[in-house]
Amino acid sequence: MERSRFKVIYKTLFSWYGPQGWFPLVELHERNGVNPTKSGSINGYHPGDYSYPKNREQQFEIGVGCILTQNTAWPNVERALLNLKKQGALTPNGLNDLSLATVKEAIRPAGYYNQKAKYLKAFVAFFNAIGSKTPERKELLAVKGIGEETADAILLYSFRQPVFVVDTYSKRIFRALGFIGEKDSYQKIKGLVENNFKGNYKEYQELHALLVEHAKRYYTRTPEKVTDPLLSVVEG
DNA sequence: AACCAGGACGTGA
DNA sequence: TCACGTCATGGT
Repeated sequence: MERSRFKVIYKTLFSWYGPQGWFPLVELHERNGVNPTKSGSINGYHPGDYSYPKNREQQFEIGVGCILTQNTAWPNVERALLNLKKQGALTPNGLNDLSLATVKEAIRPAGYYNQKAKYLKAFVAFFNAIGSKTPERKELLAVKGIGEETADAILLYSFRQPVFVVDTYSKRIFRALGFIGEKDSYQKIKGLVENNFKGNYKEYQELHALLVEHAKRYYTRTPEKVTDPLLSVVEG
């Protein structure tokens, strides 16, 4: 049955890897230092603690991180975030006050800096405009630079909404498990999971982060050299 | 030294 | 609607 399959995946991955503590925050990185288990990566995670974001600034920072990490490795995003914070621009007002050229320079390590700088400017305007309320998905999608995945990631990690984030990693895993087709749409995959998983925001946060962690172990570089242990657990 | 990473947009069929 | 080219740095 569909429903139990996603629950099984969730419980299995959780038993293997434990809570992932997404979404990382630079404040925690500076407090915890470098995590030796994740190469070159900060330790901005907070496993088992679902009380983040604790304030509006952290809420904003997560949104910025979601945009900067588009098709980009997290260590590169970290540098950009730290540069922004150094400029006092990891807050709505701070980033708003920074010139476009300065934003570009600060986020350069994250790649695509010309477009992402504009995306961030558009996001600040949007973030200030919505005040303290949770945005609709449609509204997020109307912001330049925010596509389907980024919209869901922001809803999930910044606004604690129980939505599933479809990314390249979850697609690879679900493809291997035979759950989805080669060119299934984003909405189709999102619907498939949400209609069957039915978890709270904490579970959706973990599910997404766990799938990323799992995919990094079995679906990158030379995946054919490693057999995904999930295959024998779920049995297509 | 290619290849790729927690995608989105603009364009032309 | 959809396939395709473009955007860019840094790790492996």
